[in-house]
Amino acid sequence: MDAAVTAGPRKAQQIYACALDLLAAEGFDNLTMEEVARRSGVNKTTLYRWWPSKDALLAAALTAAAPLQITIPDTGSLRGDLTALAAEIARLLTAEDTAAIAIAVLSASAQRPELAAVGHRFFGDRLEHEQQIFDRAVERGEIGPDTDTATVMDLLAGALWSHLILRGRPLTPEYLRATTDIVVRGVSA
Amino acid sequence: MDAAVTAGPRKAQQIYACALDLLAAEGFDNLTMEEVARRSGVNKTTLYRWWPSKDALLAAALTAAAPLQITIPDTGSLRGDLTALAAEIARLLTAEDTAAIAIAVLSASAQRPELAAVGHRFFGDRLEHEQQIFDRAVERGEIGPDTDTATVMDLLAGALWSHLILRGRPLTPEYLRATTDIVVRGVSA
Amino acid sequence: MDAAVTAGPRKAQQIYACALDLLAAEGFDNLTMEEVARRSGVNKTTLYRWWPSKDALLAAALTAAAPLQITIPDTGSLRGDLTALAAEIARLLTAEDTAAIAIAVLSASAQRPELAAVGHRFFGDRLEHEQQIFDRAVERGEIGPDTDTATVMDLLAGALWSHLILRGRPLTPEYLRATTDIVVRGVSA
Amino acid sequence: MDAAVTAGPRKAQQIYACALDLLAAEGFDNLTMEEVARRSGVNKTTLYRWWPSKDALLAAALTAAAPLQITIPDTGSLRGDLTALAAEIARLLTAEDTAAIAIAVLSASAQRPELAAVGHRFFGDRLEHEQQIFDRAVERGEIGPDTDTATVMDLLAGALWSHLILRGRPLTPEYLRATTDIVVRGVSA
DNA sequence: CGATAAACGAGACGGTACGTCGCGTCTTGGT
DNA sequence: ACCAAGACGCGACGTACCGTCTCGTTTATCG
Repeated sequence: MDAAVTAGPRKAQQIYACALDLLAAEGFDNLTMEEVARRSGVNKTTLYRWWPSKDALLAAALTAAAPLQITIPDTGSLRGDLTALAAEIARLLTAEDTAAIAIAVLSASAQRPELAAVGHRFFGDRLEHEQQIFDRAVERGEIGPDTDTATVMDLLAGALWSHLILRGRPLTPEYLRATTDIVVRGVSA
Repeated sequence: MDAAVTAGPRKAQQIYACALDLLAAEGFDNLTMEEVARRSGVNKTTLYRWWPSKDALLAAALTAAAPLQITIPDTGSLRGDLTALAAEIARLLTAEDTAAIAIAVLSASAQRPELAAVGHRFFGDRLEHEQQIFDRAVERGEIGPDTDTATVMDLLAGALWSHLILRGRPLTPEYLRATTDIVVRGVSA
Repeated sequence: MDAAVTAGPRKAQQIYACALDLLAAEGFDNLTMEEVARRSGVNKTTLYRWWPSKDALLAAALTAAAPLQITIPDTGSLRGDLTALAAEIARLLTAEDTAAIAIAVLSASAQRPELAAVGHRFFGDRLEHEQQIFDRAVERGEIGPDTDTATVMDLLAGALWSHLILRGRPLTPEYLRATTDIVVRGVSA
Repeated sequence: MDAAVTAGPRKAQQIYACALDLLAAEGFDNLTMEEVARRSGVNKTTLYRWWPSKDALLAAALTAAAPLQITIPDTGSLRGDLTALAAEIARLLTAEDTAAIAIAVLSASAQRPELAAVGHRFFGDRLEHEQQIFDRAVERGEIGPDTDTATVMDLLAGALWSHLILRGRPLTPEYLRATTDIVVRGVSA
């Protein structure tokens, strides 16, 4: 039906790919529109015709390419699910191919509204899926029905972010376990 | 007996003050060396004579002026202490005079090693004081002796950061309470 | 059909004019790219986009605007022609509108290859026309056919340059006459 | 008697030497006061205490060290003397140890009054000695008694300068001979 | 021999211009 | 009539020397 909702230039895919490659390779600040244009074989004018700024282009690229994905586990227990989720988040923040992008976009959130919106959408999308974990835990009677999914995820993801980025310390398996333990105990019925 | 070794230019204090003012007012990216120089009545050359980069200057300014301070509460219970601490962190991240600086320096941590070092030092310094809270809680028998202070603070502070910055949601009293509740329950003996 | 290939910025003419004005007014050393840019209503970036250096810009300006021109006399005798030529050179080196430029470019020749090239071209172009004077003198039998035009012009122009610039003495009519006399006698058959 | 008329700093000799070395090695424009100070083990302040400018320092260095000297020949004939003199001038303008200095100071003459004064003094001093050549030639009856020495030297030296610097052509023995021939014939009785 | 004044070392400083970079806009010529 | 190609204005970058300045520390002369 909708042939292409994708409002954008013909080489949008190349542009997105180049932008994300550069983001991963050079970091947010060293990514330049001129280099994106050069690499994707497009004129800078074209870039600005479709996206008003570097932020907007990156936001579009991140949204379209969705390079950051998390699989929602189903291990049969809340503890198992949250442990798996923590490992997944840790992977996102440290794996070679995703760390640079994840850190770039999330740390830009604080200063760049457009990228923050991407981050918010990312977290919002995830929340829907994460909700399943908690729904199942409620069914199993592991937690009460009024446990707030977002708050729990804030604790879990925030702790990892704080440890890795704000404190600059490594995300060891022990750390993941200790963190998950506290959270699980904290919400258990 | 000489008061200070003060490695730095004669107008270091003005420079630091202007730099932090600009940081708060304009954000990290819109802070320019030329404007710092202009405002502090110093030549750009002098800035570069003493600090090799914007990051280094800001790191020095943040270290010297220490605009971010937290008071460590002592309410008689772990729950009370952590609630107060959460409120204190929330204040730092939202109060008019500190939010911009705190967010700027913390979000820059991910991309700027020199500022990250300032952040790490900030967290390290705090940790020593926060340890008291947990020592007292252990004495009272509220928590086990092997509870890791840093991990708990990661959970608490990380959740606030995630909620406010990564999710873009407000830090309401309810949210602070819910978060603290989970953490306190999670570590309680 | 297009009038000019004009490799150069759109306001090339203004730029050239301003550059030469400044050269005449301020001298070579006090001519700054920023002032050229400012006066010609162009950004400094544009200057550097087209010319890699001050020398290159001035070389282009001098070549394009050709502010230094000499008319080749034809008085019917070698003595008359050389006298007129000497007067013409003296005019170039002393007249208000040309002296500053002539002296600037010629004295820069010794240190600035790019300007030297302009000077060489200037002398080369002139030589072709000056050759006529000597061809006519050979026809009239005033001088031998193997007289070297460049050498004679070196003597004449060099003497004026030496007197005015190296010795710092004025170019009086008597001096011009004395110089021409020696040269004419020196080459006469 | 004159303990030291030398108004100047204690290390004046080193300073002069370094200045001339740098002048020869780097050219006029690339010679910096800071480098002269550094090399001669003197503080920049000392330089400015004694000489108000780069030009003044170089003028003093050139005057004190007198690195450019010409020997006045006595071959028994005007032609021989002028030939020798031309060779001497050519040497000054091309020999490795003197060319850079000679060209630097002479070409600066046009723009730098203080260096021009040095040049004028150099030419004036020489003129006294060159006068001898012409006095002898008058005695021998080779030239008339009213021949102007300065004018003849202007022709000779100016031609070499013009050829080498303004035209950028080499000073070959043939060129020196041709030039001298014309001048000698031009002034012969 | 010790006071005293000149000369000096050290180097921070304000200032001007440099040449460069990337942004985001504007102009233009070819299809 | 459109739109790519790219010239352009703009602002900041980080650097190089300039010439000035203050402040102690030598030196060397003279009382």
